[in-house]
Amino acid sequence: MARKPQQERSKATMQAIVEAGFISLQTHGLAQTTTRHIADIAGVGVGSLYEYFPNKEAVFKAMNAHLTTEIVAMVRALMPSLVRLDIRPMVIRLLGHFRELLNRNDGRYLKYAGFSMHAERSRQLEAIQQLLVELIMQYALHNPQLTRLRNLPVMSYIFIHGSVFTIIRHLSEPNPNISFEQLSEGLAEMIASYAEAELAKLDAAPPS
Amino acid sequence: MARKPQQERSKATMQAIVEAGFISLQTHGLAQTTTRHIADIAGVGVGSLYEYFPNKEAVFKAMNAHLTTEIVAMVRALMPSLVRLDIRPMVIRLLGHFRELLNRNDGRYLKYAGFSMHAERSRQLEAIQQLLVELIMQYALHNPQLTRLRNLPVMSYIFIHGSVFTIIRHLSEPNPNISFEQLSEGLAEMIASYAEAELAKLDAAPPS
DNA sequence: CGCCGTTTCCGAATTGAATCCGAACAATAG
DNA sequence: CTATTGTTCGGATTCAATTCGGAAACGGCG
Repeated sequence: MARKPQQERSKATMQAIVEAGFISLQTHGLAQTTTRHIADIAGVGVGSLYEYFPNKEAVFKAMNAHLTTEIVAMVRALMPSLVRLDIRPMVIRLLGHFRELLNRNDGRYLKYAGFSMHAERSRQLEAIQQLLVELIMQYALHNPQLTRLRNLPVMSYIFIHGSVFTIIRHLSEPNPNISFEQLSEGLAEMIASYAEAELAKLDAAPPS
Repeated sequence: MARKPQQERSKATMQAIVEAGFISLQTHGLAQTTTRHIADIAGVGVGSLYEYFPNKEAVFKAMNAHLTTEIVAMVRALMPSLVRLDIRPMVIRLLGHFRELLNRNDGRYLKYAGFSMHAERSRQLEAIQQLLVELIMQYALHNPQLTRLRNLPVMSYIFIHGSVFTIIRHLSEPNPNISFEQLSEGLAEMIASYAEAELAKLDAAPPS
């Protein structure tokens, strides 16, 4: 029943269970990922799993939290350098790191992300969304002309969701007929050309 | 075991089960959508369900096929009128119909789409993707200047996936902080402004 | 209509995974 | 060392998915 670990070993057990979740999902697939399997891989008894997680879903949530944490850390670390780049290289760099992270450990994270996006579980996704909104704000601060864009919230929403889902879907495809490089360049182009076009429009007919 | 219906009444049973699947999902949620529930709602015994579907997943697949069929029919019916519009109104009209379809029956379809996007189940999604590629091709035929765009496949991929996922996610949000109209106009703007910018670029420096 | 082979329907029985629980095993305090 | 609290374990329980054996409805036919 969702106990809080008080000794060191129990923290290790918890961590082992979460990692076992990723491993089981990766090697056996969702259907075969039973509590018994997870516990076996983690090297603990089934009962132990229930000491720290109220149910199987909670294990998935913990996996989600783990992944979210890694993504947030990655973006935060990248942010200072991103804000100094032009839009296209900025987007391409960010997406490249995103891909690298998802592909770690033989795509362990990707496998999870691929079928996780959907579920209710994803209050977590909002954390990432907020972080990316923050990135856009920071970026705008370093590139003040962007602050003239009026519908930044809407377009941010579109760029963020459009990019994230498209990337995850693309990485999950067994044999996509376009390359990751083409895709990320396309996304960068889409975003940059929108911003440029909009700014040009403002210059032509200054806002009232 | 996945019998083929030969009499009329069995066809009705099958249809009732698929519809019950949507209803159960809508009113009781995924977790409560058991075979017994589905059968109860459909007004048949559990055993009957297994006469036509090898397992529960197959019911979901049938739901998916049903929804896909409706979407395809909708787009095909719309296509002749869409190709005559400018990009922005074309996108907005298409998305508007898409929304209307997903919201039918108190969002029965949307609920399903929301958590279905992901799964393996979605060989179906490819049918929609292909249809939209076809729409873009038809559109380009009616607007020949678009055929000059070189990376249409990549950008189509981005526009299609970006739009579909973003729309479904937005419609699924309980209280989004941007309106559907803003969103669809934003998507239209993104697509149109990309096309315009790219064409302008080609005019400035004609392709080698 | 009454009979027969076929199709459809059913729900009790089976199976297996998720979850619960209490005993056994470690750590830590005094 | 003993008491107390934290941790692990795996068998027992519960519940949903699936199977199965036969009942009921159908549709033609004499």
